[in-house]
Amino acid sequence: MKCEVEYIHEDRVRRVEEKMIEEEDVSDVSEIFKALGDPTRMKIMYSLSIEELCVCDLAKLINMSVSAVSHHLRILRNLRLVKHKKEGKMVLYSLDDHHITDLISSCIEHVQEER
Amino acid sequence: MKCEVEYIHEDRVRRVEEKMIEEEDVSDVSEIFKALGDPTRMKIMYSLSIEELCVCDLAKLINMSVSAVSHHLRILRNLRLVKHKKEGKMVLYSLDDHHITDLISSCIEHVQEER
DNA sequence: ACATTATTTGAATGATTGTTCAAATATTTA
DNA sequence: TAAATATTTGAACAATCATTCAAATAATGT
Repeated sequence: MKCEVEYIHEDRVRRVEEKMIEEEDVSDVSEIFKALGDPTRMKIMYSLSIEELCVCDLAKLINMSVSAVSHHLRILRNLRLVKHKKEGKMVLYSLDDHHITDLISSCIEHVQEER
Repeated sequence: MKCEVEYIHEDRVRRVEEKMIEEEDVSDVSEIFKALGDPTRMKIMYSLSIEELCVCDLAKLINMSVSAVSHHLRILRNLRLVKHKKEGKMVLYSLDDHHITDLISSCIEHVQEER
């Protein structure tokens, strides 16, 4: 179905077009949100906002297999949301970015306000 | 595979457990992030942060079928991220929440800093 | 060199998701 | 009432995703 020209708000559309976000930014931003949009990864991020932890710790904390946690950590690592350092045979994970911590905590505040 | 007790950071795990976010909050927060974690919905949200628009406008702006846009709007509406008002046969959409606008713009800033 | 432990990886699975299409609503106008 | 328009809806499809399992790495200790 097609919209008749006279029914569209041409002026508004044009104004939005002028300010429209770049395709690359859309892609980057939504990828970050998508990464945070999974309960398991959200718990991982929240846990790491409190303590530096190894894969084992995280698996125990969120009650999930080490393998599953590791897969999720790879996603977060690829987006540079977490960083890791090797210590013996362990790998210690921590948050790479305080912007993201802020993002998460303001969203938590938001959902708690809504009640 | 199981972690040996002596290798886990028991103290850290306990500390995180004490502060751990509630399951309900995890679910709510990650649902919001998931909603924002799609390029089409991100464009919709960004557009609505500039102007109040009808479904038709949005479809034209982001070059996508009216039906697809409507499906996405339902998701955003269910999470109360957008609100709608009827005007004749048109439905005008706008943002329901300034927290979310802030969330998006700080994430945009973040990805732009990373370059 | 071998066994043990922590983590990563790849393939396989079922589940979820975004888009399309056709049909259904709802509102306005003739 | 009938035609036209804007939007919504449900079913269907391919694509993506989260988790599991088994096997592969990597580091340590014997």
